[in-house]
Amino acid sequence: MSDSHKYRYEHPRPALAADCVLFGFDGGELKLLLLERENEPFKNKCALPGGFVYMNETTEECAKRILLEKAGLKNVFIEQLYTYSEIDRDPRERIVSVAYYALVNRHQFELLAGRDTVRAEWYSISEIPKLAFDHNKIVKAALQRLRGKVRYQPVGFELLNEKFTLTQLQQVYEAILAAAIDKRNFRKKILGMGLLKELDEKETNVAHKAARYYRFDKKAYKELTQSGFNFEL
Amino acid sequence: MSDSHKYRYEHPRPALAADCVLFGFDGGELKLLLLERENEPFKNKCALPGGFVYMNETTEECAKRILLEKAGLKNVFIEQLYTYSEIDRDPRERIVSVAYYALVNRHQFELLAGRDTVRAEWYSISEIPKLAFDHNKIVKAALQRLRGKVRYQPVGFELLNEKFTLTQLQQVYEAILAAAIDKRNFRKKILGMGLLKELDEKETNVAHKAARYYRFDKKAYKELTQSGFNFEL
DNA sequence: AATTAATAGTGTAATTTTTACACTATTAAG
DNA sequence: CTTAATAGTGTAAAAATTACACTATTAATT
Repeated sequence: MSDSHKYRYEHPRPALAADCVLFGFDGGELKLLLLERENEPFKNKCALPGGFVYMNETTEECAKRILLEKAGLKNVFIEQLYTYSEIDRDPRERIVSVAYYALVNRHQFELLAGRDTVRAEWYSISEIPKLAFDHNKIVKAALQRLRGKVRYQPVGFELLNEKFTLTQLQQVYEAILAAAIDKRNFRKKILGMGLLKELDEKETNVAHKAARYYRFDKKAYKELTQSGFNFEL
Repeated sequence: MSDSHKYRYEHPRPALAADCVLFGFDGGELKLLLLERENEPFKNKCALPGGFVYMNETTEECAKRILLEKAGLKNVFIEQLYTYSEIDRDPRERIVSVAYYALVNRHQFELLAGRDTVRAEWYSISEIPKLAFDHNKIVKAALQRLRGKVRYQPVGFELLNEKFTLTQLQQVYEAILAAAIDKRNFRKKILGMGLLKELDEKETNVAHKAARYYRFDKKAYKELTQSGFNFEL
């Protein structure tokens, strides 16, 4: 292209990218979306979805664009994780990456799981392969962050459908924390927060007592947050 | 310079900078170091110490270098806060900034307070002026982070001398949390963590019962951290 | 129609943690 | 020796957390 080498700066600049640690929940397990790399370096290795930051977007907008372009996802819960700037983290050139973690709900999860592109795959977090670049480190940090987050902010809902049962919610918490939780104590606590709205709807077509559906009460959450309430689990 | 416009890239890149929110503790108050800007934009406004990231340093190394160059500080506790990438956060050009927060001990604080350069000044966090760029937002986030951090990691020590009294430590916690703490409960809790080493030394030249000095026991901290212990206050 | 298999849903007592609270001890100065 | 100032200490009440087991309901099976 004749226009190449168009962008000139007085001082050298690292390239700026965003990477996304995308979590889903399926089969009682926390899952992670990984892409298989088509090119060198790390060809055929798995990596986090990522890409360069454009001049007309913030890093968060970039992360969201990547989720849309690489996974077809919109409206995902996303939060900044950490910025990685080790000089040799990419063998090609200096790339500083702002990492985000994101949570997809069941609907989004199934969309993705149902695609036939082989390049994107959900991995159980207990079976994450060796990844390209410093991505294992990023995933580890994202998991740690999620584990911390879940203790003081109601974030488990993001991994479920809008309607969910308390057992499903408990399973999400158990998957994130990698620990068993007592059913009665969990319900007491989570209902006591006043963030769940009981629906007049129950499971159907289950070969056991049908569980009631709940949904997250955003309005109550906003009000309680503003009044300084704390959501420790 | 004849070598200008030397650095060319296929795609435009934001400039990358680091900014530091530097906290100190004095007079029972949490303080913040601000520099008065000498140039436009925001000439004569206060701003956080910051600067561009070199190609041979990580963003954290950059933040440390800035603390050395602009405040003469070495060996400060520093931690990444958040990366700010709003497109217009700097009126000159697109600059993405990785913000860090840092804690200086009493020795470092006094060094800085004793300098005669007018450009750097400690401000009480209750009296922070309107700052350049998006720096008020960054400071607010740093305070929030520090308040969260202090609840589950022993970080108050970083703002004191190596030797400190329990009352001093309590004052640090009170300043950070902006809340009064009960003396007996604080002592019970903090001593119960097993992270303080009681010294055979007491205050001198005080017109009241001399308080015992303690120091932070790094070794015990490491061991307890590795064994998965939790340091909630 | 009765039985089975599976999960939903519920309360209480014991334990632990957190909170509230007040006086004596020691130091230097006056 | 008196004063002013802060260090240092324990206990009881309240709140939060934990441990724990049975009945209810649904669809499938017989």
